[in-house]
Amino acid sequence: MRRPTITDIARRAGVSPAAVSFALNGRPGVSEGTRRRILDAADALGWQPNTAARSLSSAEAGAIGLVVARPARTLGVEQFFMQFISGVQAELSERSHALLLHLVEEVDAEIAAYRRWWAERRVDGVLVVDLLEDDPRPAALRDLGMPALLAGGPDPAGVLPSVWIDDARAMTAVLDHLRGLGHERIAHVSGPAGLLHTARRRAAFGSAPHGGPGPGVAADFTDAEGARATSALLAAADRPTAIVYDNDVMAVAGLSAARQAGLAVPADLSIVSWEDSTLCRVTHPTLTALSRDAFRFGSTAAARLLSLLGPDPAGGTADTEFDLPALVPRESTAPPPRTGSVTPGP
Amino acid sequence: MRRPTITDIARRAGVSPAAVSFALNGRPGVSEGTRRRILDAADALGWQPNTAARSLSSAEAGAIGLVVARPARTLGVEQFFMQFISGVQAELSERSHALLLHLVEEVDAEIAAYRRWWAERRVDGVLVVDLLEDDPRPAALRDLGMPALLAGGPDPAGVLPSVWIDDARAMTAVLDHLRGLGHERIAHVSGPAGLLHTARRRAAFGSAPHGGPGPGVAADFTDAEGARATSALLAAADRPTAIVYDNDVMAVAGLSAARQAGLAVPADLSIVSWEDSTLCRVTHPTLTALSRDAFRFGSTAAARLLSLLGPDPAGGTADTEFDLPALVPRESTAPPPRTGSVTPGP
DNA sequence: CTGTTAGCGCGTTCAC
DNA sequence: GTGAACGCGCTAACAG
Repeated sequence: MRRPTITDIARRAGVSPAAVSFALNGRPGVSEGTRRRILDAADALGWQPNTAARSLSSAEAGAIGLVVARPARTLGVEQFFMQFISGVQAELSERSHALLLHLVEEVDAEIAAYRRWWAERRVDGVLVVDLLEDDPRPAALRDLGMPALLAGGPDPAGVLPSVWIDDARAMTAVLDHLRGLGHERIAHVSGPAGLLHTARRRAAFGSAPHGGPGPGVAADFTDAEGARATSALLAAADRPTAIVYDNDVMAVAGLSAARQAGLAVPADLSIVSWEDSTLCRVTHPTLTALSRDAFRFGSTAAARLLSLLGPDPAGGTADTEFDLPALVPRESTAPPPRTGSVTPGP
Repeated sequence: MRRPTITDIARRAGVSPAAVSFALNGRPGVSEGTRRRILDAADALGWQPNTAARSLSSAEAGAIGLVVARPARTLGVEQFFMQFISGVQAELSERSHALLLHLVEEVDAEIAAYRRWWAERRVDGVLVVDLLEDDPRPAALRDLGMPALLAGGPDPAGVLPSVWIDDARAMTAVLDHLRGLGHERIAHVSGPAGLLHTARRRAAFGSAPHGGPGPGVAADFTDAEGARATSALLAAADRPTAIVYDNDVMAVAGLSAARQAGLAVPADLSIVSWEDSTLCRVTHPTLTALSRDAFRFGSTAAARLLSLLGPDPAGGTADTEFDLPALVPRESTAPPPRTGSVTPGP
């Protein structure tokens, strides 16, 4: 039993294949009665369009791609990611598009994947995440002529349109929260310097009103580095009373490091995680975190990309701002210790 | 500048399109010299096959699909998953196949996705994960005639071939470890009863030599349930001295619950997590866990599926056993308390 | 053997 | 509302 084709439907409905195509695509050229007969026939046969054939003539793949280049496998980010992908899916399914996912180790491999996908017409466009400073991807995609949308931050080069989150304003919100509690010596343990959003957060942290609130150190999102950075910060003479971590894994590691340094959280040290996840809720104390709606972020990005693919690129290369992350106060933030300088534990 | 086609190459090399096709596919019918000219021309033009056209005539999509139906978003599983997908990718890239990923909420939606993908010829086959008891997917896939491989456990219905992990033997290894330390009252906090591998673990736990070692309770992989189950177990008169959790999130929650019950881990209670992740390494104490090589599991499954798609389904419907999970001893397991019955804390 | 012609696969679209 | 060509690569049949 062969899969039914348009010709089969045509035969069954007693019309030409062309009429069937018109009817199925809901366009004028067939009478209402005929349209009904055709649709009924298609239904009876259980017809579904063959994507390959459709792609061939429409020159559209009906799919979009997502490549993730992540050497460091960080926990919370993965949770963020799965939800992000879920959101992307939700939007794509709605519009009958598929998602091609590719995981690679480096940006070069990512560009190679784009090149292949585009050459083979596997996808109509791609979502780009984790932009780096001096990232080669925007230019590469422009050169390929491949539609792309940046999910995460405006493209400094102004090449790719984006759906972005205002990291600077979020940082301000975090600092306001901590200052509101009375903190003055606040530190920031950021992600790798190469990442653009890290750079943005660092900049916002450093240029906060009244001058930078305290030291900022770069780490690599892993628990080991988070612990190391924390120990270093706490060993300083003028140690911070609050630390902001760029992800949940480092925040949890920082919590452990503080405990080992004999400090209580939040009594002696407040902790904020820039990523909310299960991790932040299973620790003791639970961690105050910045929470983003990853699902909606994904669906928004996908919707924006699809609109770019249409005939009338609504909005053109305009950037779309996404919600500011919400600060979710939990047990890890409290006023700083009364005494100006608490002596560290043994 | 149109994308180059076979005809373009033919023109450039001064031969017919057919000759080009033969040359590009490395099959006999063209002389060595001509083949070189053709390949050079193709190279010069930067030709790449158009997947749509190729799919249309070969009736192959050059892609495989993976649908994940996961209402509960559990943390560690996601880490496992990303690595699993990475492994799948690695294998697929090797063989020029793409991966279509789809995230849904329920098994019904998953079957719908299979139906659509297959009808549209979007994929050549699928990887199926998280088999349930009385799972409708194997039969549905068989009815569709869609090649599929089960990643996770042998199909009880014997319909789908699989790459499986011996949960029963792993459970025995865990119990041996705990008994070796001197534990006699061991409990098991499992995942949802509907999951097949949960059922297998429960069965293995219950039928351990010398009778079941202790109580088994079902939870749903969330921290809330893990804590609840733990509190219930620890409140019993004859409380266990060791608990095995079916995932890392519940194990961590159990750790907290034990602490709140006034019990020290591992002095009063030993904990084992059936899933290794960052989570198991950032807690205090760190958690003894069962670790699986998710990446290799993914690549093995993908390789097996691809071999099923070939003309000579090597191995046919045979099941392939994957490595036994390795028990990684950490700080959360130790001999049980000396006194026959330690009084619970306040 | 080397290479060509013709037609297929399936849905879309243009001219009549 | 129809017939026919098209998109692009594959391949059976055929000619040199």
